[in-house]
Amino acid sequence: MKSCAYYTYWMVMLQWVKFVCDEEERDSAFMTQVENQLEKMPTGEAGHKPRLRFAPSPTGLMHIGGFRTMLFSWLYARHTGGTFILRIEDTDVARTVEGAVDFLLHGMRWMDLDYDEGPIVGGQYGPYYQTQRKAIYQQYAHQLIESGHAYRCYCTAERLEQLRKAQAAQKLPPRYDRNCRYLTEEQRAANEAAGLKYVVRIAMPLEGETVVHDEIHGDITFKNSDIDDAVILKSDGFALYHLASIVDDHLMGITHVLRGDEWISSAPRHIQIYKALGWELPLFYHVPTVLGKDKKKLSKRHNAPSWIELKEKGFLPEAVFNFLALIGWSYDDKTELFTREELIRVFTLDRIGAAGGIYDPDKLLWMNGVYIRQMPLEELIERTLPYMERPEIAGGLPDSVKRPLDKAYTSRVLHLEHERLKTLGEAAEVVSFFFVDELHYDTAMLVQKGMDIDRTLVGLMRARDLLNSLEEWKHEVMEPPMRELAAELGMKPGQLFGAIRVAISGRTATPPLFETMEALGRERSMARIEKAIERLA
RNA sequence: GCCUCGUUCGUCUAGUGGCCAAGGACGCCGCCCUUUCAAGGCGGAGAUCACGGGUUCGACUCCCGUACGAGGUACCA
Repeated sequence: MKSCAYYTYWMVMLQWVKFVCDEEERDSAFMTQVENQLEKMPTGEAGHKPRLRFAPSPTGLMHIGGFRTMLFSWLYARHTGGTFILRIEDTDVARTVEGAVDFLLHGMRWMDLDYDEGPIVGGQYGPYYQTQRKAIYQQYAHQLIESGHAYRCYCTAERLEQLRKAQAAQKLPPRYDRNCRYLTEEQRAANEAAGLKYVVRIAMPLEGETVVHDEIHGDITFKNSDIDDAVILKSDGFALYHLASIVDDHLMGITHVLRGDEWISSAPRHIQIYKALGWELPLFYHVPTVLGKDKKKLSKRHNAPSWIELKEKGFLPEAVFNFLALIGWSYDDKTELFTREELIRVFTLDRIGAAGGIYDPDKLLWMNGVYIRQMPLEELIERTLPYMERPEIAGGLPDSVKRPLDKAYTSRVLHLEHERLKTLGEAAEVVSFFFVDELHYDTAMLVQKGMDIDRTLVGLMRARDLLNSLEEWKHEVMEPPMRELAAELGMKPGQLFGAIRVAISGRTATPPLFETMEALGRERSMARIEKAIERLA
């Protein structure tokens, strides 16, 4: 039910996305915080370019935590000139959400993260959907059975369930009791003859230790007796992550496995499978998870936006890109604004930390503002227009405002708002008074601090007359005489200007008054002042 | 419960034995600028480096415990 609601939600968003954004190039060369000297290309082992993969499962909408982890792999692949592979781990058919891959692909496109091998583009090591590699996993599962590293388990779900209950009652760790590992040949044959369904389980060594060499955490040692015989092939013939990912990583020549640190606990199992198959281990990097404000793992239910929500709010992909790179990774003690090129140049795996980081929306907001301010005005307009033109209900200007917007006019408006914007999405709300015909505000707002109705009325009328007498409608022409007027009337500039501000905008906060009036236009400004006078009279 | 990981300002983090009576950034507060709101400038509060033991001439940095947090403990990934 929930997933259904989600599905509907983002299908709608998806349409909007296509409408709003044709991904254009944006590699403006601004913000160069990184000095050029520190760069040497990676010391790649001769000839062996790194191959990294991101392997999401399409069981839902990936949130930005997933993107962060993908970003690390992508960045490193690009840094080294290696290969970045996208592999879809869709072995859990029941949980697969239709459209999830599309959603992911769109998100990657939005963030400008490309991949060298994967869905659609293919590659030499395909297919890149695990459901299409079913036979491969089965082959290796059988190989493992043959070599005695795995076995068929005929236990029913009911038996397993009872087992777990019994163990719980005795306060024992829930663990498969390896019943089928010790079946006699006769029993096995009987089960086969009876046509019993079976799963394949890995036969973990009963004693000894497995040490996981992790490039971030160092060596992590597990007692083999603590690890149970996990299922690696389901009764429906599909592999589980434990088998599929290892087979694929090996067959696809993955050199660096970056994955969330929630995988640490199953790493020993994976290592045993590598060993059993006689394969060389890749380098493991268990990267810290991105946590929510409550320090819990990020989930979409919960405090974790997906890329589409960020996009919808008007966050810039390049800002999100920059921001995400800084969760769990840092360059040094002060640099944090990076262009994507700089990030690629500077990103190394050894600077990934071990502790989980919390996603801080406030800092993202700030960084987005920085990127907006750095952006040339023309670009700001191009990119903001779609947000303003979207339907009112989606956050655009009131529907009464005719689309498409006049570009020249919008440009003048946005120029004033440029350094005030934190997101593209808030533009509509903030500038709507420039576009609507009718202003709605409480008349009392006209009366400034220390003023009364009569004085406000006088101020407004005198301002009207003065403004009307001006030859040119330019802010530098308006300001000096208006200041004089305020002085003459014994008002503070803010008292006079404040009243006019409300009169022309219906707001208490706008860009500088006279520039605002200039952009608004003479007709419109004067009509609004007139209207305010009527209201007070 | 068991296994594992993690722990530097509220948050992101710098720090790999002396350069740290811990630096930067967001946020917060104040001042300046100022017609409002921003932006910008300046300044401030904010971390006994989770705690306790070691090791060492010297520990935020190494070791061991403890606490707390997180992850795992599925025919999920």
